[in-house]
Amino acid sequence: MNVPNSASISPAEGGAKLPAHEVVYQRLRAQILFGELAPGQAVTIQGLVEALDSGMTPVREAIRRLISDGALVFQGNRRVSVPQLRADDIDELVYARKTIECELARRAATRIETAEIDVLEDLDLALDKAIAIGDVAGYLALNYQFHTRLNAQSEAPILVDLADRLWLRFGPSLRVVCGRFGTQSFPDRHKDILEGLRKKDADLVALAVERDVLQGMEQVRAGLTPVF
Amino acid sequence: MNVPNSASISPAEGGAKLPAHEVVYQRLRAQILFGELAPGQAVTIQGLVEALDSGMTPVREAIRRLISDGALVFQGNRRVSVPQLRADDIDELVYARKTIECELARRAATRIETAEIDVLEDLDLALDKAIAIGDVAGYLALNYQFHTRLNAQSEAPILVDLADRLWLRFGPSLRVVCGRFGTQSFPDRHKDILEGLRKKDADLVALAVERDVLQGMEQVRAGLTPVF
DNA sequence: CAGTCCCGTTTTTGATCATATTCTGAGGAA
DNA sequence: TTCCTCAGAATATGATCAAAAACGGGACTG
Repeated sequence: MNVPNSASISPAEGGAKLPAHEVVYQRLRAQILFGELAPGQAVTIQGLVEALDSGMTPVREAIRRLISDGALVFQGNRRVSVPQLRADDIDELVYARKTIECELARRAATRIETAEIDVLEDLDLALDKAIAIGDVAGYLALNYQFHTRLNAQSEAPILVDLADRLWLRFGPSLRVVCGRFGTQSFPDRHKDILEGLRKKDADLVALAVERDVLQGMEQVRAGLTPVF
Repeated sequence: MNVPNSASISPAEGGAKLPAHEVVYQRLRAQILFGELAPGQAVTIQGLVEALDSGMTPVREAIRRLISDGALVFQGNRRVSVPQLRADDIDELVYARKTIECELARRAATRIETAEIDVLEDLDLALDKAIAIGDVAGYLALNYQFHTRLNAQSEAPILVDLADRLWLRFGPSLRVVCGRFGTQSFPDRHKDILEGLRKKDADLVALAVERDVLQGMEQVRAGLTPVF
């Protein structure tokens, strides 16, 4: 989603070159994506200024971007908070993720190099380990990395952007679900994805991704609490 | 796309209540959408500050939002410009628009009220008139309104958001194409859409929308100039 | 001698901050 | 309960600092 420097992946970057508003955006984005901010939680500018030890302008800009991303919601009265998914939203997310991520997977399957598949396999092994030891934060981060990396192989920047945006919508809720049920309840479809990639079978990959998406979304749906 | 008050549609709003950054965002967005800013054109903060007679902060925030929307691109060296579509982008847009807007149309078909169909029909008549007199700006605005209004009936905010974002991507190029070929080269599929809506035939509506999308995108593709 | 390229200065533009202003929502008084 | 006041947060401004691009003079090459 227009993330010029993915500093989160390659920390050995040139230096403190990237502007403050970019840094703030990245950090806030990660916090939302990996559930450090709970759905419904209020987000204040001044709170972030103190928490991130940054100026006001960068924080403002980061918040605007995240609102546009759908990662935060503007509540009308100058208030901003982390969005709470509703049941209807899940239906939309299921449809959108299925159509977009499956297409991405299809494209990736025809383009991906063997070395990159190995990287994905490593990620998946690390992911298994995170599940085994109940490391929720690690699980979320690795799962996201796995899909992001897979999507990146598609060479379809517009669709990748859409997929990223969708992920931001359910990221916070995913954390809640994992915290409640634990990570072990997610069967791992990634193995099927990797197998399909190695066989260069786009249909197989797309099918595996579809199942992965459906499983994830159904978990979120099941974990949705009525507002109470 | 998180547009609380669509001041562009109802100008007789309560007053100057909405914040400056929102106003700037709306105006810039419209300029991009309806081709007042050409693809490739550079956008400077200070230029907008003068042009819109606004402060720097609102302009900054509006630009951030539009970058996140994909309506502007950050060129790495602090420079911002209107994006230029490439041939590969069209393929992605075709796929994404087809899957998303057809689904929206399907949902709209089951929910729309007769009165709203009449409104759409009026819009379409005005659109015909704009085509007849070669009013490109009017054509673009009405065409956008028609689709936006149709999509809104779907009651699927997340998908609507995605569709809006896609529209922002090809808006500028559409203007270029219209300017070059004129508006008369676009056959009008809206009549089929309206017919399907009246019959409450979701499949028919979806099919008509798909054709409309395809036609529009192929026009854009045909009008794409290699960078030269 | 003309054209081209390089490297310094100049100027434009973006990033950030401190501060003034406006607005919202809560709590107390009638 | 309703209205008024007020604290606190968000919005918006302009100044200041830093960086990148544009410009132009000079040297080098054909």
